Formats: sequence, C-alpha cells, structure tokens
Amino acid sequence: MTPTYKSQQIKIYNSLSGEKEIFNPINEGHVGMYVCGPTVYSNVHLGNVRTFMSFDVVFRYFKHLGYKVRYVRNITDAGHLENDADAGEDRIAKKARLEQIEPMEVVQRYTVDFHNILNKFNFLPPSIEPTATGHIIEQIEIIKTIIDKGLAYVVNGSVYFDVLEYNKQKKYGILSKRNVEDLIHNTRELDGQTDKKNPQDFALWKKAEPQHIMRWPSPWSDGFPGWHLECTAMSTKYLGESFDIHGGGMDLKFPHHECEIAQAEACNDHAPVNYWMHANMLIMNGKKMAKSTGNYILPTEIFTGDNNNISKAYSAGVARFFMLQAHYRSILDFTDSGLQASEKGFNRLMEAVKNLEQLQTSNQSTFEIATWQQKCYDAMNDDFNTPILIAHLFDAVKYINQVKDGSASITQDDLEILKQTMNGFIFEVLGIEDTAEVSTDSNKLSGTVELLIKLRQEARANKNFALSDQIRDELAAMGIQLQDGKEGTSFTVN
RNA sequence: GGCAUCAUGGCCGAGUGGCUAGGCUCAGCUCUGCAAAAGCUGCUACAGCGGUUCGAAUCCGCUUGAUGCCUCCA
Repeated sequence: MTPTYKSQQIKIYNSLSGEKEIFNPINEGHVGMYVCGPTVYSNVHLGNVRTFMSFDVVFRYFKHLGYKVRYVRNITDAGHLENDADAGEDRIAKKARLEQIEPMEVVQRYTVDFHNILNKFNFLPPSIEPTATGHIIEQIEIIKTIIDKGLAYVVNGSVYFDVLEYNKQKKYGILSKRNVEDLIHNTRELDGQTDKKNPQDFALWKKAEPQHIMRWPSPWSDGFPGWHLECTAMSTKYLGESFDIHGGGMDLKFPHHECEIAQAEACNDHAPVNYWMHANMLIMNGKKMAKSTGNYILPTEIFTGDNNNISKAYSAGVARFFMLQAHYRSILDFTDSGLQASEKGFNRLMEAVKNLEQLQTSNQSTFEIATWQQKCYDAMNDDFNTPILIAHLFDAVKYINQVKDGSASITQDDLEILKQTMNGFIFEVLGIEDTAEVSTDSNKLSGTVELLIKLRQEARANKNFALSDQIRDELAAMGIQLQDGKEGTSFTVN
C-alpha cells in the first residue's frame, strides 16, 4: 500500500519565518507552486539546474503522495534589465544586438537549450510554463492597481514602486530580513541617473529608448515591464492571489522575491505566498562558478566530459544523483571526486534495483520493511531531505544484497513492498534514470557476452586461467565487468 | 562596509541537547584458481574562544573563514 498525503505530514522550511512549518495547503489535496524560471539569454547555468531539480523533486513528491499539483515555472523572455540605471539594457536585447539576431531568436534558441538540458536530467515538465511577454496586459493591469493605491508614481513615462510609502503602511524587507533604514544607508551613489524618488524604489514599467527593440504600448509610454512584475502577474493569474509555495534560488530572495511580496501586498492587501522556499547555491571546487575565472562548466559538458574541471564524462543520472545527495538548502560543491564517489554509489544502487527482480522469497523476513518504508517517507516529509532518503535506500541495498547472498531472507509480501518503495522513490520521486542501461543493442550484446562467459567457464574448468583472465580483463577494458556469484556469472556495462 | 546563510571524521555530505546517518576512500576477513563484485569487521568527527546546562557538535555570545545579496555574473 503506497502511503498518501492523508497519512503523511510534510514540514517545509519557510524562508519567511526561518523555521520548519507543517505544510497545510489552501485547498485540501491540492498544491499550487510557483518557481522563478530562467532568463533565456544564454545557456542555462548549472546552478540554475540544481535549483530547478530541487523543485522538480518537490513537485514529484507531492504527486507521489497523491496531491493534485499545479506547478508554474515561468520563462523570462523580456524585462530583466542589466542594471538599475535608467540606461540599463535588457539582457535579451543586448544579446540580440551582439549576435545580430532578433530578440525572439535569442529567446527561442535558449528556451530550446533549456528544455533539452532539463530533459536530459529527466525533469518533469511543469503544469504551466508561461512567458513574460505573453503577459504584458496582466502586468499593465497590476501597475494600474498599484498606482491607484498610491504606491507607485509615474516619471517621464516610467512607473516606479514607492518603497518608502509602502513601508509606511506595511513592512518592506520581511523576507530578506532587511529594513529600509539599512538599505538607505548602504545605497551606493550611482552616477548621474534616475527618475526615482529613492534608490530603493524599483521599476514597474520602463519607457523604452528609441533604439530599444522590445517594446509594448501602455498608458504611460511605449516601453517594457520592470524586473519583478512578471512573476506577480503570472503567479496571480494561474495560482490566485494566495497560493501555497513559491520557490527559487537563494540569489532571488532579495530583491526579486521581496519586490514580489510588496507588489502583491500593494494590490491585494494580503500575503501572496504561504511558504517561501529557497534553494542554495552550487559552487565548484570550493569557489563560485564564474565564466571569467574558468571555474565554470556548462551542463552539457558534464555529459561529454569536455571541460577541464572534470576528468571524464558523467551520465545525467549520476549528476542528478550527486546533486540529490545534498540537501537543497545546503551549498553544494561540484567536484570531480564528488561525482566519482556518487557514480560508484549510483551503480551500486542500480545494481540492487536489478537484483530486486530476482530475489528468492521465503516464509520470513529478517528486515523490518514497514518501519524502513516509513523512515523513507519521514525523510522526505522533513523538508524534502533527499540525502537522508538516499541513506535509507542504501540500507535497503545492503539488505537486498544479503538476501541475494542468502544471509538474509524476505517474504513475498515484503518483497512487493520493498520493490514498490524502492522503485517509487528512486524513479518517481528522485527522478533518477538508469542511463547506463543499454537499450537498443542489449539483446545482441548480452548474447555475445553470455557466450564469452560460457567460454570463460570452460577455460576455468580446464584450468586455462590465462585464457579465462584474458576474457575477463579485455571485457573489463571495454567497460563490461563480469561478476562471479553463487549462481554463475553476470555482467554489468558501464 | 551592511544584511543573510553556513563551518562536521581522509573526502563528500545528514542530523538530534544525553543513545548519534549514508556514500566514497583505506585496512583486515569471508567468498574466489587469482581477482573483481557482494558480505562482514574496523577507522568516532563536529572551525576557535567563552557562556547557559547535570550534560552541547546540537542553545547563546564573540572571533575567524566561506558563500549569497546589497552592485553585471544563476
């Protein structure tokens, strides 16, 4: 019997309160979740992949428990300025100018790249993947509302959110634990710019310079929406004025998410989100990933091994497993040795899953299956603790191997639960794919290897160890490893 | 400089005020013709300095360092 949400209690670390809180959805049995997606102006960053992977697992776990989940993850295809100055250029427009192509070509190219990479990592598609440019009208409506409430002002065709005025009525900075006074003191003087009343104010609408390609008509000017507005518009449209979970990378906490809260509060006079979740950063070799220092890797280079930071290629399954061995709220160090260690563990786990299919059952079990199963759920219930879950999965790996060796036993009923739980967590919840699996040629290959195994057995029977070792070693050199067990020899392909 | 988060054994990484993950590596043993695989056994950590407590790696303070945001970079 697979447990459902009715029997499980999930705790989520809420960035807003700084504590783990029991998860109570607004509508029983339903979860609304919004995650800030990528700005598609270049190849997706590996750290971004990690963030989305964390929420992919959250999405998967909710579904696994039988929740109906609406998962919205946007594509930012406009509106992200390069800097806060009025002369700031849209990143996508800049890329388009540099490459001499249309902005929409930039968007298309990197949206495709983004989806390709996520598919390789076996991500589930979100329920809705809206784009910023597809929701200009909704954004304009929100701006009108905020102006009507007296919390935004128009200057030279641009509209700014009035943070100080807002702070008089509500509190600005509740998520990032900053207060406006500190912000004022720590603001740097930017040279000659700005229509803003205060540096803390942020743009809701920007008037487009004549050379600016991406522009839309509005009551204030031909222009484009500001940094933070799209997420408020799209989350409100698809999830409502209040929804359960909002996620994103830690780097978005301030100012992006802070501004989202302010915008939504300004419009609706209540908090938009019940649980804020933030995934921590990915670093590489102990340092921040940065193109400029070479401490950088493209997601696709993991699969090819074509990068100086890694010694070989790794499958997407291994990379995914590696990332999930760390908790989403911890900084994770991406290293070659870490990947190698994960690869070995990954292979052992996959081997055990295969062994699961050929275990002998008996009339008693030497392992508390029900207790173990609940421990797995407890791990995920405790703020989606995938490393703990994986630790428990390895307890089962040990048990499976013992049953296979005959030093432990399992009943038919328990075996069914074990299979269901292992497969459920590994493939459904963690979303791991056994990419090492040989698909198309597997029949021919296994036939060939079986033949060689037979020849090797004959050589061994004849004490022709030179030949038997030659077969074993040369197969190993090709990545085919023979494994001598109690009931004959099996093999794995790397 | 300000704010935030964090600092765990050879490495990676969980975690609770007292019983204390898991992976990888290493050593020994079982199995094996020898290996590999698998199994068993061993390796007891919590940045530094104070404090609270009967007791703290876990709570509090300070110091140091890292990472993020404030400033282009996810």
